[in-house]
Amino acid sequence: MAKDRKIDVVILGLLSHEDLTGYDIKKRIDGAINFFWKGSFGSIYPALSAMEEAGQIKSYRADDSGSREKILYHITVEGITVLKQWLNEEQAANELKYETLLKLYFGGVEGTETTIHNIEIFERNIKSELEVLKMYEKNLKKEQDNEDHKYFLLTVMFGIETYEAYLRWCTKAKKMLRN
Amino acid sequence: MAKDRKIDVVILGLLSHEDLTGYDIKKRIDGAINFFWKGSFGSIYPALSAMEEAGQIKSYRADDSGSREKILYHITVEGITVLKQWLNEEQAANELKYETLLKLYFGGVEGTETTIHNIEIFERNIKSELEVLKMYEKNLKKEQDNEDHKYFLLTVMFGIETYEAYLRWCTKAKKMLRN
DNA sequence: ATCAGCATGTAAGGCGTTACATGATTCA
DNA sequence: TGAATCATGTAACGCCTTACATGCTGAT
Repeated sequence: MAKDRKIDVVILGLLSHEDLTGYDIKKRIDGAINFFWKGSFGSIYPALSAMEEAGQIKSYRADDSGSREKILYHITVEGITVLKQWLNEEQAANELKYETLLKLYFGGVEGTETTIHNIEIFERNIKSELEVLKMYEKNLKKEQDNEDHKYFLLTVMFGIETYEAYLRWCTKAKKMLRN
Repeated sequence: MAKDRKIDVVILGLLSHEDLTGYDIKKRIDGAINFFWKGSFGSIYPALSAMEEAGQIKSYRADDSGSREKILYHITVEGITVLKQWLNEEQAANELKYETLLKLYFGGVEGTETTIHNIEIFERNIKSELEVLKMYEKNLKKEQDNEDHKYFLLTVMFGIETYEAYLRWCTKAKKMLRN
């Protein structure tokens, strides 16, 4: 795997469950993965080429001849090895990059009003994202028999726990700023 | 400000409190800001040059002639305007990029053992970072009379609330995986 | 007929990291 | 004397986003 191109393992992970097109992969990433990882077409398609070159995945045309051109990818044994290697690496880059916190940190420049306003924008966004996560949670809990769904559910639960903490903090912070 | 170079506002924010060298700025970023924003010398020094060119900051030599070369930066009126503009922008890019969650999402490939191990690595790291934040909190609470410290304290409180939520989730997740 | 969504890609350019390069000072 | 820290920068390189380019299909 290219040293720092983490999109590779996202792709390998998704392909370990089922064969997908680049377009499908993008849709998957925009779904339940979206809150902790992103990916654009401009990163996915070049990665697919490079990974096929490296023998980790294998492309084939969809054989339902009626439809338009569609390139499906299948993970190879080599690809599974790379995926497993990554899963067993000790270090994991966890990165929080919150512009809202940056604005808060420098809130003294503009004062209470602006800062509270910024917190409220954040609060609104988190509330709406939380609803999406709760919907995912509901759907996943229905199918707990599926082994993989257990893992998906855990990430969703992480998001819910975190976002609820954010909202508690919003309330506290606004109170503190208003004295 | 360069369209997406957010390091600019970090620098402007820091310089709005006091004049600093590039080296000082790096140290500040590595401190309490570190958990929600990062910055390297390779991004700071070029940004300082560009921002001086743009008239947002002004450099001068430290006049204690005995010491080595040291370039201090001072924020200009123009710089303060840019900073305030940014503080009043409605959108803020908040991004979570957690490789641990990615590993969790694809945990089914390796199974329970590996997944729990990865959660435990995460848990350890969060615990030690939480301690650092609690130390910051303690120090900041001592000086609540300082207006700016109130804002710093709020970001630290955000971190503590969040990290404690992470730890609760870790316990829950491990329990769920062990059935 | 038209628009949203399906589907694949390329190109330009920005941002940022890591590593390198250099040298002074301070403290043990 | 040697190591850590102070201090400033450059160079190479990689990753990723945004925008562009193209065209089909299905639904209203």
